[in-house]
Amino acid sequence: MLCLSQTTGYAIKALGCLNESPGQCGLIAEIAGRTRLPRPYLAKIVNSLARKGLVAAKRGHKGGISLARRPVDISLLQIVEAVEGKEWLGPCLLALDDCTSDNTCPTHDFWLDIGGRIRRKLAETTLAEIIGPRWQGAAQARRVSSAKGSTAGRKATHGPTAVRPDRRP
Amino acid sequence: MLCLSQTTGYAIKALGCLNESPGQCGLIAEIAGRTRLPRPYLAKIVNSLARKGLVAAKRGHKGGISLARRPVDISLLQIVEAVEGKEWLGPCLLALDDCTSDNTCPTHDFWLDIGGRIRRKLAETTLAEIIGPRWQGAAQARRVSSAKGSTAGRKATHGPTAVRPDRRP
DNA sequence: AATAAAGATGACACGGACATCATCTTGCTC
DNA sequence: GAGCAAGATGATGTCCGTGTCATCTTTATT
Repeated sequence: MLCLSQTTGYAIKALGCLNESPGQCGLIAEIAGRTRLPRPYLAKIVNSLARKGLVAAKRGHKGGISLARRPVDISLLQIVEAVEGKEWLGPCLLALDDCTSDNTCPTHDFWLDIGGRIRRKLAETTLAEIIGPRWQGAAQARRVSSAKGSTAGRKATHGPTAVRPDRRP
Repeated sequence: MLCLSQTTGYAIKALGCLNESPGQCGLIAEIAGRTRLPRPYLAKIVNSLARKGLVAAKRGHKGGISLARRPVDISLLQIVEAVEGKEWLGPCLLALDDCTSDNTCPTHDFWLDIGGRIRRKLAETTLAEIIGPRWQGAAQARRVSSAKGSTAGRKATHGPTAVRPDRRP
């Protein structure tokens, strides 16, 4: 499957959810509940993001996590590299192991170009754009026109794990 | 890692190797030896390719496999879809599970465009181009000019598995 | 200082892609 | 048609990305 790892999607969702209360601290448990992500795994992802300086984590009583910068100042590229590492772009589209710099396959230059496009797109797209028309953007959309698409109410009606906000005994 | 599966690379190498004796039957064991691919896994891949009509397999004594069509008539897209299935292109670059057709992420249109480019490139690149300047292409290059780049002799001098033609006790 | 609430962290479990093996089936050669 | 050389196939093993757990560390509150 040609796409970024699922972890990237998790990180973006978590950061988007985190932005809903700007400046304020969110709790990992709470975010996990709202985004329906596995809590312990989310903690790991948040850890990666914190080490890269994308989120600020405050330990101890009354602690929590918050965005370290404004969403406009966080690019998708930074998120991707935080969770997938610097080498997230494969060296050869066709996964040919002997497609090296001095012996390239016919799609090499093409893939280089594509990789550049993707990297550029990720670099210039910010977290603000992601969360704008999607999760919290409903409020903004409502402000513009009272009822336009009317596809607001239904979400998360497709997965096997229904509405359980918490799954501990 | 954003790239196609390793199996795709295996398939391409095997088909390229197979083309070296056009019209003639190659043995899976022999091809596995030459390409340094695991023999049983290669057999599986060849099976997928045979079911999609890309290679012709002849069983029994004096059997073997051969290309079902000329390399010019085999596109990379056909190879990819044979081994990875029709759904090799992820629906969302960022792996956002709720990035559906009516609720798209900011990179959706971009990814659609990129996907189209990749699909088109794979469709218009044929096996002939892959094997041309690479594996068997050395002969062609020599025919044009006796000694041009002079980088002919060195190959496979970069990996950890050196020259072992076979790895059985 | 004791406590409780929060994230950090390393070990472990699971699942699917990748790889291997043993065995079955097929079809040539004689 | 007997024997054998070859691919086909299903069961099994391995590894890494993903997900879970228990425990440790930190810090505000009292």
